[in-house]
Amino acid sequence: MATIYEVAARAEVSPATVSRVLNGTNVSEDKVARVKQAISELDFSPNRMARSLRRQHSQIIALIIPDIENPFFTSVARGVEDVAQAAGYSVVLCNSDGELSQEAYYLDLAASDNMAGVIWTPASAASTLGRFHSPDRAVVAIDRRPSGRETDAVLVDNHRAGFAATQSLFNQGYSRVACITGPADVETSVLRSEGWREACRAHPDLQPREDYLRYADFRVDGGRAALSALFALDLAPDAVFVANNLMGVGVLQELTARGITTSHYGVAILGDLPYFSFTATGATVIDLPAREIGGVAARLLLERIAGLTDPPRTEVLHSRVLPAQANVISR
Amino acid sequence: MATIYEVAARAEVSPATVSRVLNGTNVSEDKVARVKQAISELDFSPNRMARSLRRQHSQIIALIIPDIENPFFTSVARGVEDVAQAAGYSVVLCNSDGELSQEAYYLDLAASDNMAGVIWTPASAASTLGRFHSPDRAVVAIDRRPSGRETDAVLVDNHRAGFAATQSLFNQGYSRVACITGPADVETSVLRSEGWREACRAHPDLQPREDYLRYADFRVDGGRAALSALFALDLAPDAVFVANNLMGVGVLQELTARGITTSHYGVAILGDLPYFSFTATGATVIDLPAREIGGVAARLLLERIAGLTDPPRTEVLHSRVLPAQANVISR
DNA sequence: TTGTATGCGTTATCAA
DNA sequence: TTGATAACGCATACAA
Repeated sequence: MATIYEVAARAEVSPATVSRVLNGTNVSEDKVARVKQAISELDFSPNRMARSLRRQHSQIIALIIPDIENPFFTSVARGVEDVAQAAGYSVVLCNSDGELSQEAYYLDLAASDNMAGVIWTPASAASTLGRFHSPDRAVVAIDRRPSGRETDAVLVDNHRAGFAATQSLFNQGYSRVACITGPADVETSVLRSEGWREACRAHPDLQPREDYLRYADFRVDGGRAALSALFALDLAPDAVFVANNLMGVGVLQELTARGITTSHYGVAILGDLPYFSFTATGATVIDLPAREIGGVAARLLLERIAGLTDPPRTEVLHSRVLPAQANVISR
Repeated sequence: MATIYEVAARAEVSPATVSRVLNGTNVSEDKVARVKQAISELDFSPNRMARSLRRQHSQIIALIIPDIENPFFTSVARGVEDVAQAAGYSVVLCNSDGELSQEAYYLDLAASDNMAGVIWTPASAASTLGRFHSPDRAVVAIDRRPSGRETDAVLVDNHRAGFAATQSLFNQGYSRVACITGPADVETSVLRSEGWREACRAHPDLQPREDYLRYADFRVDGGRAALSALFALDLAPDAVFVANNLMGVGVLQELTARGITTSHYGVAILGDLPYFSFTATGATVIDLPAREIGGVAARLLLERIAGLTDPPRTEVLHSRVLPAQANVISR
């Protein structure tokens, strides 16, 4: 790869002038032309390592998510990518697996790599930014908030979504509605189950039963096990609000295994799976604007990178209840 | 962030010695101890920009895929990530959207960023490595081969998979089996449809009808449209082999729209969707070992990065026919 | 074994 | 407007 020295030699100017052309500062027209000519002849493009070293920050954004195989997060990633790339930044996708150690590793990486900023879903409420913590580093939290430092955040209306999902089950005629939510130390879990609780309270002749509330792990098997436990109760629920998409899959699996259909058992799932639509599960789905979340997060981050010093901002995006799908495909 | 100079000062050694400790060369035990002490006290970690600039290559691997929202590729990514990270490399996920321009942009990025290597799924048979083309650059192709330069490749047994899928439809009693495959200029598409063709030939009283072969785009809508076109034929097929997962979704959608069930219309899909299993589509699915593909690709790449100069290698992994799923969930 | 000094390819400072 | 030159933080050739 050519360097600016070779370009300079060819254009018969100094390396400094080449750099100025590259960065768009005061250079006379004829020299600009000569330099551009030389650049294209040599097929030169600036070495990003050297540039980053000198500038003290790179054009890379780290996106730390807990599960790359969860479609919700890949859609978020897509949203981030679209916005970031348009601004000349590239995105490194980092999979924390929901573990604090992995998360710390990637935050470390972001720091020692002088990355431009970090967009992350903190693994738990105990997550901290570690060495990436610094006033002039750009950070945006997605879906959940970290403890410790105040940062920009992009959230969904978790409480309202939990409320709406539960209510839709009541509207469908179910009365004993249980709730399967995520880990108790994750803010998102708690808010969603609070929504469920409130919807139960709002129901005239019903009080929320605490043994109808189950904490699981936001994963398929956890959701399945939780439903199984609910069936073991004296008075089993006749419907369930599930607080994320993957646990929803587990619930549907368990129902299948028991030979129960969604026409007889109410299921409302918070969070879509792409390609869900064609399968006609009969579940009510509360759609989260994943891609939009990513886009907004990227926008906030870019503003911080550009030097914005306003106090931390929080954007709350809205979920949307999709009608329960008809069972069309299968017989 | 601390530098090796600060560490050196604190440990009362020279910067060079600190560097040697970092890179594991000859340093006396006591100095090693002092340096390590200083490193941990200062919470030092080496600046990767500087290191990469000096070493002339970074610890980053680019993974270029055509669709981040296709679960097949996220599983591949997961496999790559696991292996790469264990070796101290991080992975940048790049979305080419199947477009040559995007692909070229990312290859350029990889070059100007001195990335350690590239694992990619070429957008089409016309794809080239561009400026990343260089004898000492590590490259592994996944799923398809690029034109031009010979590189290591990790493929699946496309032809055999297409054959097996088609055959399973015959075994289920269908006789007029069509094929919906991907773009004609993508090697994978062609091989899969060849498998279909051969299976048809092998069938005693049947010749492959060329109007039963449709080229689409590996996307949901394309699959749907192709099936629609097949239905418009004089003698419409009674079963279809679909050459990738997303087009499979499209096919199932179209069937749904027409009120046709998979008990009356045979569907075999090459490529799984995670969480397909719980939905009971009635389709036969040919599972591709996505995660393993990623892992093997990463292993090959790491060997190249380490300096292996053997001629290009090709690893072929095997697909697996899963039994058609029963229709359990819905009524 | 250890230290000094140089360069990796940029950008920014300072003079001209 | 331009050019020479000094960093950025590290790894290594060479000297000691």
